[in-house]
Amino acid sequence: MTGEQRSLNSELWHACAGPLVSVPPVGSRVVYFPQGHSEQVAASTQKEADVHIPSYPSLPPRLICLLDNVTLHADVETDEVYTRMTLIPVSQSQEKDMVMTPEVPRETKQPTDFFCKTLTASDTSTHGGFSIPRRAAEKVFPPLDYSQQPPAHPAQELVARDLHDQEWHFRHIYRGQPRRHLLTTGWSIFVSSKRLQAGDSVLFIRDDKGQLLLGIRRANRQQTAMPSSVLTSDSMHIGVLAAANHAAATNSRFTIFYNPRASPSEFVIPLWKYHKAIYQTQVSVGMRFRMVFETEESGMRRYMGTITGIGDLDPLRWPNSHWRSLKVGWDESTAGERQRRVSLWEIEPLTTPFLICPPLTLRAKRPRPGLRGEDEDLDGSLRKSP
Amino acid sequence: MTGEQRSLNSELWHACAGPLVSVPPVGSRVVYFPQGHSEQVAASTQKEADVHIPSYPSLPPRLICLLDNVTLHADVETDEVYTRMTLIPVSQSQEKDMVMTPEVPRETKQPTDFFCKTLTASDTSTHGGFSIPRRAAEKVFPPLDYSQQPPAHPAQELVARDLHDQEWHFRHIYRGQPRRHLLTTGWSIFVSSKRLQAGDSVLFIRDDKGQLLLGIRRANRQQTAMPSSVLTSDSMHIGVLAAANHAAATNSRFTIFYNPRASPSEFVIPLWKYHKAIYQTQVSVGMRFRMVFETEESGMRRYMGTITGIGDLDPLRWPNSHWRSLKVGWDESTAGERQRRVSLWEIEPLTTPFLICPPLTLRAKRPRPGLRGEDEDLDGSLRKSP
DNA sequence: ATGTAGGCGCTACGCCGACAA
DNA sequence: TTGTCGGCGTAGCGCCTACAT
Repeated sequence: MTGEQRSLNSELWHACAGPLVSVPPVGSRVVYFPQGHSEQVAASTQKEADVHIPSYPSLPPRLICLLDNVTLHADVETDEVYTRMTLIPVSQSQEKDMVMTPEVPRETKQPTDFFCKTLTASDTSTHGGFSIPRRAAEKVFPPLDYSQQPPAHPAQELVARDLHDQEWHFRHIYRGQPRRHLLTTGWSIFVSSKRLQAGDSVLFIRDDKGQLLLGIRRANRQQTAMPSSVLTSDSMHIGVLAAANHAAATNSRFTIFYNPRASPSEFVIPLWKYHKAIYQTQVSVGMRFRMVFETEESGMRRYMGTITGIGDLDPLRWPNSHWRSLKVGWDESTAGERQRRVSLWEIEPLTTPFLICPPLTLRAKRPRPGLRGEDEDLDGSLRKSP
Repeated sequence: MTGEQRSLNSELWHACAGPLVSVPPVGSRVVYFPQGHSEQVAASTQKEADVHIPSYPSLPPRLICLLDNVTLHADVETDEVYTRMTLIPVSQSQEKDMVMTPEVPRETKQPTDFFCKTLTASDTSTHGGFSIPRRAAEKVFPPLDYSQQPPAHPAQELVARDLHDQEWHFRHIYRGQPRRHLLTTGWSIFVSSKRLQAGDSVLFIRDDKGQLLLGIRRANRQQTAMPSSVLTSDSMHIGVLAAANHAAATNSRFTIFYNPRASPSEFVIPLWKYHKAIYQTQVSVGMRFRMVFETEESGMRRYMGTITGIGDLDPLRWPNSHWRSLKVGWDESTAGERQRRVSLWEIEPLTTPFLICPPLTLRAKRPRPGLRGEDEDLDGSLRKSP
């Protein structure tokens, strides 16, 4: 597995990364959490940082940095997306000035003309092709000529480029009873080349110039297992911390990889977002909040929860860190998958609950949606029933 | 790519690792070279250690250690062999005692009933099976019943286990005109599962209990590219050095991976071997020596060379290191592949040339074998003409 | 609207000697 | 002795519709 040199197509990269992943702009101020970086290593190696690794007392739990460079990448073997960021630590004196100059948040938007489908057993079997959801095909593929007389079928050849600029050719046909959109010839080569399995997702984009792009998103269960044959997980944890420590001590730049789909949480946070969360939010035990998660079809959904505790995640190694300092409980019973600890900047506190939740007198009609944590669709890409 | 937990079959592991790879025994004293470890990282990431990485002035260029534990492993994805070694640095006071107590060298032997064949284009194509060299089949496979009357062919089913204890089934048949040994059914599944290409090697062993084992050895050109998506190469170099530095400073154990086929040289050397080379060998510019290399068919061959210089490889970072301190030239013009720098313990100095080289009067019969650097077969596994 | 299965043509996989190096 | 090829039989890939959900 190897990465690439240059930065890849941003639109496609963000589509593969998912709607929640935002990359801070070059030149902006960010907060780097070595603790979170270590968690990414732990997730990749499936081994927590050992107690044996040395401590770096001079390394603070967060470094305010200038984001000197960002490039977007994808693993050549797996197409896993990641970024390479070069950070320059900012000295304390400079740091104070910056509190006064918050930067303007910049939203990273998902492409509009795109769709994402989780592959079924039929899609990935050798028996046939790929069934395209109707609305998806109409939204991103060039229109077919439906005026053909039966038994002739409208069909065309599609060419799409992946993150590595590799071309993939597909035969797109509209047939079957009832009629449907299918990719036939070329599809199985794509599936076997990318080693896709049922549960993985494929996404198509039509960009500004009308060109088709396609990407993949592997199911979460396929853990991105690391080659343990080069470095022990301990050495990796040490490498991450020692590199940050050295950069902080010498005010020199250092480089990290951020792997949005492997890492439990972002550990390079825009400074404005951090400051806003720290200084403008009063949190307390018992407080209720919402937090955004990604849905299966690349959508966004908010879940409701309650703060059950506030305190350091690792008081010995990382005292006074804001990293995952909130213990939380989730309203829904299906919340077994969600983290039990989150950071301040990840949540939306319900400071104005009465503007969001209907008055209690409406209970009969809609049983307390806000408090019960009823889900709320945020974008609704490819909603089933409009 | 992930490794395994327990230590694998030693005989098969060593066959895959090659005849030159020896693993020091648990409990013995070894010398660890952080410089060499860094070279392994550089070979894996294809990036040298950057000038930006911090220096560790307190980390000596070599650490004398107790080899606390060794386990043998193979990458689950690629079957690449590697070892995991746990080392305990020995303090200086203890170190001096050990100079007086050299340990007995222990030879690691290659299995006797084994063969190794480099795959041809025909072996790996989808067109057919695997052609087994005659002597190889007779040496390691159960004998066939050759008494069958034509056109019937003697055949049997072979079952062999790989390093991961996975079973592979093959149909072994003796047919064709002229007659030959072939693996047919089951072979192509093996080739595609292991993603073997022409130039890669396959080896079979019959162990003590008569069970068949098989392993693979990929061609050198297929560089074991690392996933750069987790750690930058700089962080890896730092991690390796910082881990060793911390262990040396605290006299605590540390763990490394040694990857014999990816690493340019062994960087954990038996102490006796190191001492023997340092104290019992007088080297000087112009001195001639021999050095063992691996042949294509898992054999060993000596090449002749001359020492052209002596000095530190990296005088700034690693002064007074013995790592690759000898600059050498090779006799044969085909020596472009061989290292231009070697370490003392890798060579055999020609201190008694007249016991090895025939007298000059024999030139007419054998034209100066020693001085011309004529090759000398050391084991002769599967020699063409006996 | 779309997942799965039966039907079936046809490609290419894989088993066989015939050569030749 | 063994690498490659032309020859074939056949498994399974992959395109189609039918049917169910």
